[in-house]
Order: sequence, then structure tokens, then C-alpha cells
Amino acid sequence: MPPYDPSAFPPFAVTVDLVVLTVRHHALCALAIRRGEPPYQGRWALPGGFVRVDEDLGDAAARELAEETGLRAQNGAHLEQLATYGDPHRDPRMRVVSVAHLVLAPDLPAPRAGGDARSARWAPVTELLHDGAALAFDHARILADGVERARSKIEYSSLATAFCPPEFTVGELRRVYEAVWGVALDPRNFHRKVTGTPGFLVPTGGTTTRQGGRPAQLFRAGGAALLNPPMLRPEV
Amino acid sequence: MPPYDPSAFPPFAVTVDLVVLTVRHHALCALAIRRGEPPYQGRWALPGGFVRVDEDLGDAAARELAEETGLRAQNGAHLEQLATYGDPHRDPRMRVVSVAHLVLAPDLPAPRAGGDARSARWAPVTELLHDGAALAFDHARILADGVERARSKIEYSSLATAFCPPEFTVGELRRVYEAVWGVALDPRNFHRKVTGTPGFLVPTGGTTTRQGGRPAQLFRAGGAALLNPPMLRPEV
DNA sequence: GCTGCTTATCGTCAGGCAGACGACTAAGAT
DNA sequence: ATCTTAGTCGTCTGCCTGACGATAAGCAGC
Repeated sequence: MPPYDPSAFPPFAVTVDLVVLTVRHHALCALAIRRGEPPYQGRWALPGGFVRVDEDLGDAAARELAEETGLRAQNGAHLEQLATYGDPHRDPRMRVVSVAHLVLAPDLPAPRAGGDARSARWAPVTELLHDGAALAFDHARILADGVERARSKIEYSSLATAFCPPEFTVGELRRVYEAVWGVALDPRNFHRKVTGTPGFLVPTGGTTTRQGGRPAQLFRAGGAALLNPPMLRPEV
Repeated sequence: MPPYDPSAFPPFAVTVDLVVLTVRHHALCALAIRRGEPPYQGRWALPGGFVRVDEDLGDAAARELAEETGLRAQNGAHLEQLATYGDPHRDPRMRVVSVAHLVLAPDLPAPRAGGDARSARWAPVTELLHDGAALAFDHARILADGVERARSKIEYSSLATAFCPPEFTVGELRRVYEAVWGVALDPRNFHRKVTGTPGFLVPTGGTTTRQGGRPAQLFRAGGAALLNPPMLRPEV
């Protein structure tokens, strides 16, 4: 079979960008990389990089994630494709189409800087999104889309557990919901809901007092992927 | 600012593929194009084409949609990005990344064939998906993802009205849900739900008997985009 | 040990919504 | 005239949620 005539279509660069979210100190945070070279030198950006010739998109995202954070997607973190951004002028140098991916990770040690980046950090998403000039390229838009995806997805799936360590308490899970949604939830109704949903949580038998107060039961994530009926996000 | 060194990244072809869904004769149907050239010559495929150099992804999808069906996205039809598919071997000729889009359209006259296609038709999605060899490339996967997106999205949004003509009855809207979900719904509970959700439907004042039986009120889609609480899909 | 503070967990109650289904309405078909 | 078809209004029951009282079991400080 003859290959395409290379002049018959325009060539694109294809990258993956990562919205890596975690919950630290009661706040939803995203991984940001300080750019070491133009354009947007010195500005914060989402981690990412070129897709390789023989690499699938999800593989490229997993590779970038490992390079930037040491996280492996199997290791508790959740990785999914978010959306693709291809405005002709989103990168001033050339035509770049970016396939953004969303990662939900438990609280991690301080990130290590990657290749061409001067530094990396966990930044509260409110800070990154409110300072309109904070993020390079169209990354504010990508981050906002990722945050919105995470906010809606923990309503009807068990993905909030991806923000938790392997074993966690109901209170810790509740604080994840509170940080991601930015609301306060009633601890008693939340406890009833999550323990009453079959397959969401399985008790490990252990307890912990690492949050202070009365000892709390420890749980692992159950097999159920979808919550039915969903967790209801309070109005406003 | 210097442009990238073109040898520093691999070039990709970027295309848009369209999952165009409609409801005809009580069945969920997708637009399929018969391929006029290799690879997969003579097989059915989703409509699509290359993204142009100066064109955003959504614009490319809208252009392809207009070329294949004459539909304009403003004109009742709904267009949204679905997902991006970039397996290195999804096209045997070269590295192609396809940004799939989902279109929900009202029942249309028979489609007209596009440029390199021998013919086009509305095919029931069950037929396209059950015959494993029916669709070219990875289009069966893309179609399945699009159908699943449509099925879940009409639960919590008012998008089912995109399958209806500008004015429609409650019964016609119910038949849309039944066709997309493949279930039977109770007409009385459905009527109570949709007419009781503020902003979902606005009566036009007219009535029609085009479905037979007692005259039914005509409605237009209201402004509300989200249904809260959602329409519940029956189990199984 | 006792007090107070923290967090966890159990229970109760009222309101809202969905599923099941009866009853009635109003057109066309035979 | 009767049947058939589809639309519309009500009723009842059970489940789930939100609001919130009450109790349990750790820790810190006195």
C-alpha cells in the first residue's frame, strides 16, 4: 500500500499535557512546572511533552507522569484522557495539538523537577486559576477543564479514593470531597452514604487516630467503579 | 523567537472523525460512509477528514459535518468533542491522530455522499457494533464511545432535545430516550418528570396529532442545560 | 483521674422524588 | 358506535437525603 503523499496534509506536533491533581492541606492542588525556556520563560505551566513516534497517547501520558513525579498509574493514581486542544495559535512557534490527560493522585512528597523545567511544585488550583496570567499557553483553560471533570466525576464514581492513600478513613475521604468541591459536608450523612453504598468501601479491620479524636475505621477502595445513586453535591 | 527544529519531534497527521447520531424509526442510528479507496476499501467508516493548517479542531469538525450532511451545528444539532485516538498502528499508512467529535442531530433526510465516499447511510448502531468487521480502522471503538457518551449525557442534561425537531411532543421526546437507552419508559412518570423540571421544556401553545391518538402539546427546548435531579435510566 | 476538645459513629424524623399503576381524555380507524 | 391509540392527571408507597440530637473513644492539660 502506498504511503500518503506527505504534501497532502499538514504536519502537526502532538503533545500530551497533564493535569495532575491532589489534595494537600485541605486544598485541591495541581502540579505546575516552571518553564526554563521561551516562550513563556519563567512562567508556570502544566507538565507535558511530545508524543513519540511509536507511542500511544495514554502511554505517553503515563511516561510523562513517571518522569515528572515518579508516579506509576497502576500505583493508586488514576489516569484518563481529558480533552484535546488544537487552536492554531495556542503555541506561537508552530502548530501543536495537545492531548490533555487528567491524573488524580494521593498526597505526594514534594515533586522533583523534570528535564527542561527549573522547578516544580504543588499549587492550589484557586491560586493558579485566579491569577489570570499565571499559566503559560492555554493551560489555565486546560486546568479548569480538568478540575471541572474531577469535580463532576467524584459525584457518580468512586474516583475520590484515588486521592487517598491505600488505607483511609471515612473522614479522610470526606475531606477529599470537601476540598475538591469547596464545600462543607455533614459528617454523619456522609458516613451513612459511603458506608451504605455496596462495593464502595471495604473495611480492613484496622483503626487509626492519625486525624485525632476517636479512633476511626480504616477502609480500602471497593471494586465498585460507579456510585448509584450518586453522591450529591450541595447547591452553590 | 526561533521555530522548533523540525527534526526534534515526529510529525503527525491530525484528523477529525464524526460520530453523528440520530433517532430514526425508533432506533439509534449513526452516519456511516462507504470507503472508496484503500485501506478498508468498500468498508463502512465514520465520516471525517484532515484538519487544515489554520483551523481549530471544533471548526474542522463543523466543516466536515456540513460537507457530509449539510447540517450546521447552530441549527439544532449539537456538536462536542468526544475523545482522541492515537494508537500508532490505527492507520496502516502512517501516524494519524484522530480527534473524534460527537454530533446529535434530529432525524434528517437521507444523507448525501461526500467527496471520496461511494455512499453514505444511516445505520442502526446495533448493526454497526455487532458485526465486528463492519467498520474500518478503530471506528467501532470510537462509535461505541460516542454512543456511551450520548447514553449517559441525556441522563443529566437536556441534550435529548437535540434529537428532536424544533417543536416536539413529550411522547416524541420519550421515544428518543427509549431508542437511545433501548428500554421502555412509563409514559406517565416520564411526562411528570419532564414537565415538572423547570427550564427543560417550554410549551409553544400548539398541539399535534402526528403521532396519532389524542392531540399532544408541542414544546420547544427550554434554556436549562442540566437536569437536576437527573433522568434516571432504568436498571439493566 | 478528671475536664474539655476533637473526631467518629449511630439514630431519628420529615420532605422530596421515583416507580407502579388506576382513571380519564380526545383524536382517528373500522 | 365502538375500538384503538396516545396523552394527561392523580394516588400511593418506599427510598433517599438533609437536618440534627446523642453517644463513643481517643488525646492534652491540669
